[in-house]
Parts: sequence; structure tokens; C-alpha cells
Amino acid sequence: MLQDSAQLDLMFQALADPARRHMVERLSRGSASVSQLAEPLAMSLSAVVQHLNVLEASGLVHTEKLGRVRTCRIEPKALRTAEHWINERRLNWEQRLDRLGAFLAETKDETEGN
Amino acid sequence: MLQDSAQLDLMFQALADPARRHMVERLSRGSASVSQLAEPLAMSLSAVVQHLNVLEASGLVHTEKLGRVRTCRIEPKALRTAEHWINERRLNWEQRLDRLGAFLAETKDETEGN
DNA sequence: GAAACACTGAAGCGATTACTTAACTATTGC
DNA sequence: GCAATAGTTAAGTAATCGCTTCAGTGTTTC
Repeated sequence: MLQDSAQLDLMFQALADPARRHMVERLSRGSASVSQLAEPLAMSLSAVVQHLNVLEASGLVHTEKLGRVRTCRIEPKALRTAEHWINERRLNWEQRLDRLGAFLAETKDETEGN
Repeated sequence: MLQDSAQLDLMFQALADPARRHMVERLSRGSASVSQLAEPLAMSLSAVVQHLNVLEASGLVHTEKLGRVRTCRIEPKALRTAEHWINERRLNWEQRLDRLGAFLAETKDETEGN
């Protein structure tokens, strides 16, 4: 696990493509083979494999080959990492706004002599 | 607001670059001018402006120009949209796993004659 | 063991990205 | 009004992306 900036690069890059998000969406409803992932997508199987490799390299998806079938599933820990990065920044900003609001309210009270 | 797949494309694409995440990180600690965003980054001001345009097009950052200074701030609603997409997929998968676990436990009980 | 199946890998190609430099436009301070 | 400041815009370039086709490689099925 890289766990650093490069890992986030790979994860967000992976999620930036609609075909790949479609695949994640599908996998969130249960494991699937490469062919099953490819079925609703308007592109060659080869293209799907390439997308899948991007997803796997990012850590968002784990795959395992049994016989001739590669079964794919979501890696929720990786999803949580991406989610967490965004959440931290958003909360940081929102808390800053809250503190500013509180400060302004307080200052106003004092100005009014309360 | 696009609110569709194209919007998510733009947001995740925007977050996929370390320089742009650095800028979002900086902005989560308070508004900043273009020059302030550029200061810690090892690239031309021009490059920073281009990154900023990507962030603004994605909706993650809002900017406003007063005089010659462009002030930038985070758009928490957009961050929440990206966060929400990931969260939904992860929860969906985790709940599936939970239900499967419950089903297996129940089946085991019945097999054991409880 | 031949045929069908489920992928896999390499090469190629047009579009997009992440920069650079250089020339430019407003605004502000003196 | 002249210089410094803050940012913008355009053009160019090397690298990467998202495909395609085509020629494989193992695996099952009959």
C-alpha cells in the first residue's frame, strides 16, 4: 500500500472516467467477471481490461483469477481513503466558517453592549 | 450546475493531480489569492492559473476578482457531491456483505438444528 | 484433441494533459 | 503618468490517455 499522494492520484484518476465509475457502480452491487463488467459498456473487451487494470492499480478494485475467469470486487478500504481525504478538507473549511460566524456573532454582541 | 456524470468526471479529474489537491488543501485552511496558491508550488504562475481553471470548471473552487486580485475559496457542496458518490458505493457493498454474513450465520444455525 | 470461451498483450493512433515561455492587460502606489 | 503588481492568454511540446485491432494464451467442454 502506498498510502501517500501517489495513491490518491491513482484513485481519483481512476474515478475520473465514466466507464470506470460504471464498473465500480456495478461492483458495488456484487462481484463480477470481466465479461460481466464489459457487457453494458459500448467498447471492446480489451478496453475494459485496460480500465480494470487502472482500477486495480489504484487499489479500488481487487481481482482474482480462477481458471479462465477473473472475478472482480470492490476494495472498500480504498474507497474510504479517497472519501476521507475529501471529507477532511470539507470539514476543515466548514469548521473555519463556523468559528468565523461565532466570532462575528460575539463581536456584534459586544458592540451592542451585551 | 451539471449534477451528472460529466460533473463527477471534472471533479475527480481535478482531484487527481497533486498540485491541484495541494491547492484545495491550502484553500481548506482559508481563502487565498492566485499568487498565494502558487507560492509553495514549483511551477510557473501560468501553470497555477491553468490548474485553478480546472478546479473552477469542476465546481470545487469558486473565485472572484476584486481589482487585480482573484480570491479563491472552496465550494463545500461540490466536495460533498464527490464524497457522496464514493460513500454510496462503499455503503452499498458493505451492506451487501453484512446481509450475506447474516444469511450465512442463519443458514448455519438451521443446519445445526437451532 | 478440437472448438469455444475468457481473457491478455502489443502496437498504433488521435485527443487530451501538464507544463513552458513570451507577450499582454488591467490595477495600484507613488 | 510610470513602475510595479497580479493575473491572463496563446502557442508550442513531450507525455499520457482511451480507445482500436489483431494476434496470442490458458481453460473448459464435448
